[in-house]
Amino acid sequence: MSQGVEWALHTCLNLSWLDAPVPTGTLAAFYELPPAYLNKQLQALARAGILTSTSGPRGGFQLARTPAAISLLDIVAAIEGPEELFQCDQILRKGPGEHAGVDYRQSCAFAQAMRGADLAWRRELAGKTVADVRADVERGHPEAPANTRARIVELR
Amino acid sequence: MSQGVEWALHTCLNLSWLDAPVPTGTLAAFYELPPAYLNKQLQALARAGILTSTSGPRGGFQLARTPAAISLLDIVAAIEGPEELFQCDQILRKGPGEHAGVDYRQSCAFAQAMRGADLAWRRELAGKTVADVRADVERGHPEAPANTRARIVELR
DNA sequence: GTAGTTCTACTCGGATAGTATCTGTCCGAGTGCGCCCGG
DNA sequence: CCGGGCGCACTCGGACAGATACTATCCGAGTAGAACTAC
Repeated sequence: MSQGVEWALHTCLNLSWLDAPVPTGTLAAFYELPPAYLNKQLQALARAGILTSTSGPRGGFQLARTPAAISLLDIVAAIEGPEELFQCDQILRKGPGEHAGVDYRQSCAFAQAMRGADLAWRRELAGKTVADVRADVERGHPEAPANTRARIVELR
Repeated sequence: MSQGVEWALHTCLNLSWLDAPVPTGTLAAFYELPPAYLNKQLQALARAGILTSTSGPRGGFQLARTPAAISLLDIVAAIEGPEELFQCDQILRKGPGEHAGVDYRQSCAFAQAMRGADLAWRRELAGKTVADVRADVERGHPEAPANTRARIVELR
Protein backbone atom coordinates (compact mmCIF):
# COMPACT_ATOMS: atom_id res chain seq x y z
CA MET A 1 0.00 0.00 0.00
CA SER A 2 1.25 3.36 -1.04
CA GLN A 3 3.39 5.49 1.21
CA GLY A 4 1.29 8.57 0.51
CA VAL A 5 -1.63 7.20 2.50
CA GLU A 6 0.16 7.75 5.79
CA TRP A 7 1.16 11.26 4.77
CA ALA A 8 -2.41 12.05 3.73
CA LEU A 9 -3.92 10.74 6.96
CA HIS A 10 -1.66 12.75 9.27
CA THR A 11 -1.88 15.85 7.09
CA CYS A 12 -5.68 15.75 7.16
CA LEU A 13 -5.59 15.44 10.94
CA ASN A 14 -3.28 18.44 11.21
CA LEU A 15 -5.49 20.46 8.88
CA SER A 16 -8.47 19.63 11.09
CA TRP A 17 -6.84 21.74 13.81
CA LEU A 18 -6.43 24.72 11.50
CA ASP A 19 -8.94 26.96 9.80
CA ALA A 20 -6.88 28.76 7.18
CA PRO A 21 -5.16 27.47 4.03
CA VAL A 22 -1.71 25.98 4.64
CA PRO A 23 0.76 25.68 1.75
CA THR A 24 2.34 22.36 0.81
CA GLY A 25 5.80 23.47 1.87
CA THR A 26 4.70 24.06 5.44
CA LEU A 27 2.82 20.77 5.68
CA ALA A 28 5.83 18.94 4.24
CA ALA A 29 8.29 20.58 6.64
CA PHE A 30 6.10 19.42 9.53
CA TYR A 31 7.21 15.80 8.98
CA GLU A 32 10.31 16.50 6.84
CA LEU A 33 8.64 15.10 3.73
CA PRO A 34 9.53 15.87 0.07
CA PRO A 35 7.34 18.93 -0.64
CA ALA A 36 6.70 18.32 -4.33
CA TYR A 37 5.67 14.72 -3.78
CA LEU A 38 3.39 15.57 -0.87
CA ASN A 39 1.84 18.16 -3.17
CA LYS A 40 0.99 15.35 -5.58
CA GLN A 41 -0.89 13.48 -2.87
CA LEU A 42 -2.74 16.59 -1.76
CA GLN A 43 -3.80 17.17 -5.34
CA ALA A 44 -5.42 13.75 -5.28
CA LEU A 45 -7.23 14.61 -2.06
CA ALA A 46 -8.44 17.84 -3.65
CA ARG A 47 -9.70 15.98 -6.74
CA ALA A 48 -11.60 13.67 -4.39
CA GLY A 49 -13.29 16.62 -2.73
CA ILE A 50 -11.60 16.12 0.63
CA LEU A 51 -9.47 19.26 0.45
CA THR A 52 -9.90 22.61 -1.25
CA SER A 53 -6.93 24.35 -2.79
CA THR A 54 -6.37 28.09 -3.22
CA SER A 55 -3.57 29.55 -5.30
CA GLY A 56 -1.44 32.59 -4.72
CA PRO A 57 -0.03 34.17 -1.57
CA ARG A 58 -1.79 33.11 1.63
CA GLY A 59 -3.04 30.12 -0.32
CA GLY A 60 -2.68 26.40 0.30
CA PHE A 61 -4.90 23.48 1.28
CA GLN A 62 -7.64 23.15 3.86
CA LEU A 63 -10.34 20.60 4.63
CA ALA A 64 -13.32 20.80 2.30
CA ARG A 65 -15.76 19.45 4.91
CA THR A 66 -16.02 18.88 8.62
CA PRO A 67 -13.68 16.17 9.99
CA ALA A 68 -16.68 14.08 11.02
CA ALA A 69 -17.63 13.80 7.35
CA ILE A 70 -14.24 12.45 6.25
CA SER A 71 -13.74 8.71 6.77
CA LEU A 72 -10.41 6.96 6.58
CA LEU A 73 -11.80 5.08 3.59
CA ASP A 74 -12.33 8.39 1.78
CA ILE A 75 -8.66 9.25 2.20
CA VAL A 76 -7.38 5.78 1.31
CA ALA A 77 -9.58 5.63 -1.79
CA ALA A 78 -8.45 9.10 -2.87
CA ILE A 79 -4.80 8.04 -2.82
CA GLU A 80 -4.98 4.38 -3.82
CA GLY A 81 -7.87 4.55 -6.23
CA PRO A 82 -11.31 2.96 -5.99
CA GLU A 83 -10.30 -0.54 -7.14
CA GLU A 84 -10.74 -3.55 -4.88
CA LEU A 85 -7.69 -5.10 -3.24
CA PHE A 86 -8.17 -8.32 -5.24
CA GLN A 87 -8.74 -7.93 -8.95
CA CYS A 88 -10.45 -10.95 -10.54
CA ASP A 89 -9.06 -11.53 -14.03
CA GLN A 90 -11.54 -14.33 -14.71
CA ILE A 91 -9.02 -17.00 -15.62
CA LEU A 92 -11.97 -19.41 -15.48
CA ARG A 93 -12.76 -18.04 -18.94
CA LYS A 94 -9.87 -20.15 -20.19
CA GLY A 95 -10.85 -23.28 -18.27
CA PRO A 96 -13.16 -26.17 -19.19
CA GLY A 97 -16.90 -25.97 -18.74
CA GLU A 98 -16.86 -22.29 -19.55
CA HIS A 99 -20.11 -20.63 -20.60
CA ALA A 100 -19.30 -17.59 -22.74
CA GLY A 101 -20.82 -14.45 -21.40
CA VAL A 102 -20.67 -15.42 -17.75
CA ASP A 103 -19.22 -12.71 -15.52
CA TYR A 104 -16.97 -14.67 -13.19
CA ARG A 105 -16.32 -11.57 -11.10
CA GLN A 106 -19.84 -12.26 -9.82
CA SER A 107 -20.17 -16.02 -9.99
CA CYS A 108 -16.66 -17.27 -9.11
CA ALA A 109 -16.62 -18.46 -5.51
CA PHE A 110 -13.13 -17.13 -4.93
CA ALA A 111 -14.06 -13.70 -6.26
CA GLN A 112 -17.05 -13.65 -3.92
CA ALA A 113 -14.91 -14.58 -0.91
CA MET A 114 -12.28 -12.01 -1.74
CA ARG A 115 -14.95 -9.39 -2.25
CA GLY A 116 -16.41 -10.23 1.15
CA ALA A 117 -13.04 -9.69 2.80
CA ASP A 118 -12.60 -6.47 0.87
CA LEU A 119 -15.96 -5.22 2.09
CA ALA A 120 -15.09 -6.07 5.70
CA TRP A 121 -11.91 -4.02 5.33
CA ARG A 122 -13.77 -1.09 3.80
CA ARG A 123 -16.47 -1.25 6.45
CA GLU A 124 -13.86 -0.80 9.17
CA LEU A 125 -12.24 2.12 7.39
CA ALA A 126 -15.57 3.74 6.57
CA GLY A 127 -16.61 3.53 10.22
CA LYS A 128 -13.70 5.64 11.46
CA THR A 129 -13.57 9.36 10.70
CA VAL A 130 -10.89 11.99 11.06
CA ALA A 131 -12.97 13.41 13.90
CA ASP A 132 -12.82 10.07 15.73
CA VAL A 133 -9.06 9.91 15.42
CA ARG A 134 -8.73 13.53 16.48
CA ALA A 135 -10.77 12.81 19.60
CA ASP A 136 -8.55 9.81 20.40
CA VAL A 137 -5.41 11.89 20.02
CA GLU A 138 -6.74 14.79 22.10
CA ARG A 139 -7.69 12.37 24.86
CA GLY A 140 -4.16 10.97 25.07
CA HIS A 141 -2.29 14.18 24.24
CA PRO A 142 -4.32 17.30 25.12
CA GLU A 143 -1.41 19.52 24.11
CA ALA A 144 -1.33 18.20 20.55
CA PRO A 145 -3.63 20.79 18.92
CA ALA A 146 -1.74 23.75 20.41
CA ASN A 147 1.63 22.18 19.55
CA THR A 148 0.54 21.60 15.97
CA ARG A 149 -0.79 25.12 15.52
CA ALA A 150 2.37 26.59 17.02
CA ARG A 151 4.64 24.52 14.79
CA ILE A 152 2.65 25.45 11.69
CA VAL A 153 2.94 29.21 12.26
CA GLU A 154 6.60 28.70 13.14
CA LEU A 155 7.21 26.99 9.77
CA ARG A 156 5.23 29.46 7.66
CA MET B 1 -2.65 -7.20 -5.19
CA SER B 2 -0.56 -9.64 -7.10
CA GLN B 3 -1.87 -11.53 -10.10
CA GLY B 4 -0.46 -14.80 -8.83
CA VAL B 5 -2.99 -14.96 -6.00
CA GLU B 6 -5.83 -15.78 -8.38
CA TRP B 7 -3.72 -18.42 -10.09
CA ALA B 8 -2.78 -19.95 -6.75
CA LEU B 9 -6.37 -20.05 -5.49
CA HIS B 10 -7.77 -21.81 -8.54
CA THR B 11 -4.81 -24.15 -8.80
CA CYS B 12 -5.19 -25.22 -5.17
CA LEU B 13 -8.87 -25.91 -5.79
CA ASN B 14 -8.05 -28.04 -8.82
CA LEU B 15 -5.42 -29.94 -6.90
CA SER B 16 -8.00 -30.66 -4.19
CA TRP B 17 -9.83 -32.81 -6.75
CA LEU B 18 -6.72 -34.81 -7.56
CA ASP B 19 -4.64 -37.18 -5.51
CA ALA B 20 -1.45 -37.50 -7.51
CA PRO B 21 1.30 -34.98 -8.30
CA VAL B 22 0.54 -32.73 -11.26
CA PRO B 23 3.41 -30.95 -13.08
CA THR B 24 3.44 -27.20 -13.54
CA GLY B 25 3.03 -27.45 -17.29
CA THR B 26 -0.27 -29.25 -16.98
CA LEU B 27 -1.62 -26.88 -14.36
CA ALA B 28 -0.57 -23.91 -16.49
CA ALA B 29 -2.17 -25.30 -19.66
CA PHE B 30 -5.42 -25.66 -17.73
CA TYR B 31 -5.91 -21.87 -17.74
CA GLU B 32 -3.41 -20.99 -20.51
CA LEU B 33 -1.01 -19.42 -18.04
CA PRO B 34 2.76 -18.88 -18.51
CA PRO B 35 4.17 -22.16 -17.14
CA ALA B 36 7.44 -20.82 -15.76
CA TYR B 37 5.76 -17.99 -13.91
CA LEU B 38 3.08 -20.21 -12.44
CA ASN B 39 5.91 -22.45 -11.30
CA LYS B 40 7.30 -19.50 -9.37
CA GLN B 41 4.03 -19.07 -7.49
CA LEU B 42 3.76 -22.77 -6.76
CA GLN B 43 7.26 -22.69 -5.32
CA ALA B 44 6.07 -20.03 -2.89
CA LEU B 45 3.12 -22.22 -1.91
CA ALA B 46 5.50 -25.13 -1.36
CA ARG B 47 7.79 -23.00 0.82
CA ALA B 48 4.71 -22.05 2.88
CA GLY B 49 3.88 -25.72 3.43
CA ILE B 50 0.66 -25.64 1.41
CA LEU B 51 1.93 -27.83 -1.42
CA THR B 52 4.50 -30.58 -1.62
CA SER B 53 6.73 -30.86 -4.66
CA THR B 54 8.28 -34.00 -6.12
CA SER B 55 10.91 -33.92 -8.84
CA GLY B 56 11.46 -36.22 -11.76
CA PRO B 57 9.06 -38.10 -14.03
CA ARG B 58 5.56 -38.50 -12.62
CA GLY B 59 6.39 -35.62 -10.30
CA GLY B 60 4.73 -32.28 -9.76
CA PHE B 61 2.75 -30.52 -7.04
CA GLN B 62 -0.01 -31.73 -4.75
CA LEU B 63 -1.71 -30.41 -1.64
CA ALA B 64 0.33 -30.90 1.50
CA ARG B 65 -2.73 -31.06 3.78
CA THR B 66 -6.46 -31.59 3.58
CA PRO B 67 -8.39 -28.76 1.86
CA ALA B 68 -10.22 -28.02 5.11
CA ALA B 69 -6.88 -27.07 6.67
CA ILE B 70 -5.97 -24.53 3.99
CA SER B 71 -7.54 -21.11 4.42
CA LEU B 72 -7.63 -18.44 1.75
CA LEU B 73 -5.45 -16.35 4.05
CA ASP B 74 -2.79 -19.05 3.96
CA ILE B 75 -2.65 -18.84 0.18
CA VAL B 76 -2.72 -15.06 0.03
CA ALA B 77 0.00 -14.76 2.67
CA ALA B 78 2.15 -17.32 0.85
CA ILE B 79 2.07 -15.25 -2.35
CA GLU B 80 1.92 -11.69 -1.05
CA GLY B 81 4.03 -12.09 2.06
CA PRO B 82 3.06 -11.71 5.70
CA GLU B 83 3.21 -7.89 5.83
CA GLU B 84 0.13 -5.85 6.68
CA LEU B 85 -1.65 -3.95 3.93
CA PHE B 86 -0.76 -0.61 5.56
CA GLN B 87 2.83 -0.14 6.60
CA CYS B 88 3.31 2.54 9.27
CA ASP B 89 6.57 4.41 8.67
CA GLN B 90 6.18 6.42 11.87
CA ILE B 91 6.42 9.86 10.32
CA LEU B 92 5.35 11.14 13.74
CA ARG B 93 8.98 10.58 14.70
CA LYS B 94 9.77 13.70 12.70
CA GLY B 95 6.93 15.78 14.13
CA PRO B 96 6.76 17.98 17.24
CA GLY B 97 6.09 16.57 20.71
CA GLU B 98 7.97 13.42 19.82
CA HIS B 99 9.22 11.20 22.63
CA ALA B 100 12.23 9.21 21.43
CA GLY B 101 11.77 5.50 21.83
CA VAL B 102 8.01 5.48 21.36
CA ASP B 103 6.82 2.83 18.88
CA TYR B 104 4.19 4.69 16.89
CA ARG B 105 3.20 1.50 15.13
CA GLN B 106 1.51 0.73 18.43
CA SER B 107 0.50 4.13 19.77
CA CYS B 108 -0.45 6.09 16.62
CA ALA B 109 -4.23 6.22 16.32
CA PHE B 110 -4.10 5.89 12.55
CA ALA B 111 -1.88 2.84 12.75
CA GLN B 112 -4.31 1.27 15.20
CA ALA B 113 -7.29 1.95 12.93
CA MET B 114 -5.51 0.61 9.88
CA ARG B 115 -4.46 -2.45 11.80
CA GLY B 116 -8.05 -3.03 12.89
CA ALA B 117 -9.21 -2.95 9.26
CA ASP B 118 -6.38 -5.27 8.30
CA LEU B 119 -7.41 -7.74 10.98
CA ALA B 120 -11.04 -7.66 9.79
CA TRP B 121 -9.82 -8.48 6.29
CA ARG B 122 -7.64 -11.33 7.52
CA ARG B 123 -10.41 -12.69 9.71
CA GLU B 124 -12.67 -13.03 6.68
CA LEU B 125 -9.98 -14.76 4.65
CA ALA B 126 -8.97 -17.03 7.51
CA GLY B 127 -12.58 -18.11 7.97
CA LYS B 128 -12.91 -19.50 4.45
CA THR B 129 -11.08 -22.67 3.44
CA VAL B 130 -10.43 -24.36 0.15
CA ALA B 131 -12.86 -27.06 1.29
CA ASP B 132 -15.60 -24.43 1.73
CA VAL B 133 -15.06 -23.06 -1.75
CA ARG B 134 -14.95 -26.55 -3.19
CA ALA B 135 -18.30 -27.34 -1.57
CA ASP B 136 -19.78 -24.15 -3.01
CA VAL B 137 -18.55 -24.99 -6.49
CA GLU B 138 -19.76 -28.60 -6.33
CA ARG B 139 -23.17 -27.39 -5.23
CA GLY B 140 -23.51 -25.10 -8.25
CA HIS B 141 -21.62 -27.26 -10.73
CA PRO B 142 -21.69 -30.96 -9.78
CA GLU B 143 -19.84 -31.85 -12.97
CA ALA B 144 -16.84 -29.68 -12.14
CA PRO B 145 -14.72 -32.32 -10.37
CA ALA B 146 -15.09 -34.84 -13.20
CA ASN B 147 -14.48 -32.16 -15.83
CA THR B 148 -11.34 -31.03 -14.08
CA ARG B 149 -9.96 -34.53 -13.68
CA ALA B 150 -10.71 -35.31 -17.31
CA ARG B 151 -9.02 -32.17 -18.55
CA ILE B 152 -5.96 -32.79 -16.41
CA VAL B 153 -5.36 -36.30 -17.78
CA GLU B 154 -6.06 -34.95 -21.27
CA LEU B 155 -3.32 -32.30 -20.85
CA ARG B 156 -0.76 -34.61 -19.30
C1' DG C 1 -5.36 61.34 0.83
C1' DT C 2 -7.21 58.07 -2.34
C1' DA C 3 -8.12 55.32 -6.34
C1' DG C 4 -6.21 52.90 -10.05
C1' DT C 5 -2.53 50.37 -12.03
C1' DT C 6 1.44 47.68 -12.20
C1' DC C 7 4.57 44.59 -10.37
C1' DT C 8 6.18 40.95 -7.67
C1' DA C 9 6.30 36.95 -4.98
C1' DC C 10 3.86 33.00 -3.83
C1' DT C 11 0.99 28.85 -4.65
C1' DC C 12 -0.95 25.12 -7.13
C1' DG C 13 -0.92 21.95 -11.18
C1' DG C 14 0.65 18.98 -14.44
C1' DA C 15 4.62 17.27 -17.21
C1' DT C 16 9.12 14.99 -16.60
C1' DA C 17 13.12 11.50 -14.69
C1' DG C 18 14.63 7.73 -11.33
C1' DT C 19 13.78 3.50 -8.76
C1' DA C 20 11.63 -0.64 -6.80
C1' DT C 21 8.46 -4.26 -7.43
C1' DC C 22 5.81 -7.24 -10.19
C1' DT C 23 5.74 -10.04 -14.42
C1' DG C 24 7.80 -13.18 -17.44
C1' DT C 25 11.68 -16.28 -19.16
C1' DC C 26 15.65 -19.28 -19.23
C1' DC C 27 18.82 -22.91 -18.06
C1' DG C 28 20.99 -26.11 -14.67
C1' DA C 29 20.61 -29.79 -10.66
C1' DG C 30 18.27 -33.70 -9.18
C1' DT C 31 15.35 -37.86 -9.72
C1' DG C 32 12.65 -41.75 -10.95
C1' DC C 33 11.58 -44.74 -14.82
C1' DG C 34 12.54 -47.62 -18.63
C1' DC C 35 15.84 -50.01 -21.29
C1' DC C 36 19.77 -52.83 -21.99
C1' DC C 37 23.00 -56.24 -20.75
C1' DG C 38 24.77 -60.10 -18.40
C1' DG C 39 24.02 -64.19 -15.79
C1' DC D 1 13.80 -66.00 -17.45
C1' DC D 2 15.55 -62.68 -13.98
C1' DG D 3 18.46 -59.18 -11.55
C1' DG D 4 21.50 -55.28 -11.78
C1' DG D 5 23.36 -51.26 -13.91
C1' DC D 6 23.11 -47.51 -17.09
C1' DG D 7 21.11 -43.80 -19.70
C1' DC D 8 17.55 -40.62 -20.43
C1' DA D 9 13.68 -37.81 -20.24
C1' DC D 10 11.13 -35.24 -17.04
C1' DT D 11 10.44 -32.00 -13.14
C1' DC D 12 11.56 -28.61 -9.85
C1' DG D 13 14.49 -24.69 -8.36
C1' DG D 14 16.77 -20.61 -8.55
C1' DA D 15 19.21 -17.10 -11.50
C1' DC D 16 18.32 -13.72 -15.27
C1' DA D 17 15.63 -9.74 -18.38
C1' DG D 18 11.45 -6.75 -19.30
C1' DA D 19 7.33 -3.99 -17.96
C1' DT D 20 4.53 -1.58 -14.85
C1' DA D 21 3.74 1.35 -11.02
C1' DC D 22 5.50 3.94 -7.21
C1' DT D 23 8.68 7.69 -5.73
C1' DA D 24 10.69 12.00 -6.45
C1' DT D 25 11.56 16.41 -8.90
C1' DC D 26 11.12 20.52 -11.78
C1' DC D 27 9.09 24.38 -14.14
C1' DG D 28 5.08 27.04 -15.94
C1' DA D 29 0.07 29.21 -15.26
C1' DG D 30 -2.60 31.77 -12.30
C1' DT D 31 -3.50 34.77 -8.34
C1' DA D 32 -3.64 37.77 -4.38
C1' DG D 33 -1.42 41.21 -2.20
C1' DA D 34 1.65 45.17 -1.91
C1' DA D 35 3.89 49.05 -3.77
C1' DC D 36 3.90 52.86 -6.74
C1' DT D 37 1.95 56.62 -9.36
C1' DA D 38 -1.28 59.96 -10.78
C1' DC D 39 -5.07 62.78 -9.61
